[in-house]
Amino acid sequence: MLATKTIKSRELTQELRVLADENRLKIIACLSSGEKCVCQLTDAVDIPQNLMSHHLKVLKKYGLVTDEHRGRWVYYTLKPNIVEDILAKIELYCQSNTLDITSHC
Amino acid sequence: MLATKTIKSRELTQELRVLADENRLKIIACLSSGEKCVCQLTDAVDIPQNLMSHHLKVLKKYGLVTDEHRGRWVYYTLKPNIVEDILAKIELYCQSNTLDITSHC
DNA sequence: ACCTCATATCAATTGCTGTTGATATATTAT
DNA sequence: ATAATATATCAACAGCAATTGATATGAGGT
Repeated sequence: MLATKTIKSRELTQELRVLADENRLKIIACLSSGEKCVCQLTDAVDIPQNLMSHHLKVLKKYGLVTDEHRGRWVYYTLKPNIVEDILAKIELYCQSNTLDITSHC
Repeated sequence: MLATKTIKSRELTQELRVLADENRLKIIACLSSGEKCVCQLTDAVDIPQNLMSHHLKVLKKYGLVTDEHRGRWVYYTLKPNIVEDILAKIELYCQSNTLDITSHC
């Protein structure tokens, strides 16, 4: 179905776009060793606090991380296998040729 | 080394950004079954010819595809394993936590 | 209550990049 | 030579998303 394909590629692209940011990649790499609070992340990635907040919001919105409030702090955790899952979907999509080709030169 | 890390993450992000476009993903998927000429790709992905030309230029610039002129036509070929290689690098980067964390809350 | 610290939100700006329309180049056919 | 086809280039434009600066929220400590 054409619509299904369209939606799928759009979703995939969206997830890729979340990964395709230097600061977010750094955040993810930082979270790979376990949960961190925002100030730890901000220190490690070296960006302003409000910018960090923004990127964490994006990562949360698209389901890459979860957050947990503990006292004054908010701890972020990378969802298990989430990056691997996204990358696997991309690889699958790139391998499966479902587009019709009717033209001919 | 801090500089090395910075450069690496920037390169990685750049490669991801190339993938993180719906039309380019479609092109790659289409090329996965073998070389195609521009008009075949344009027909399959359903975008204007000049836009296709632009995306192919991006894919070529970052080494994802090669082109070969044959008569009137230009055939594009997906570099073997290039997508897999990029995705593998991303996964590696995300797993390796090389960022220093000196702060503490 | 007040102050401080950790985090989030908001508004404004900037910069990039995908898209579009028009035109150029190159190759083949008549 | 001219026309037609395939592809590329160029100059805007448009829209989104990252960044920045200022402010708000909320929890603990004094």
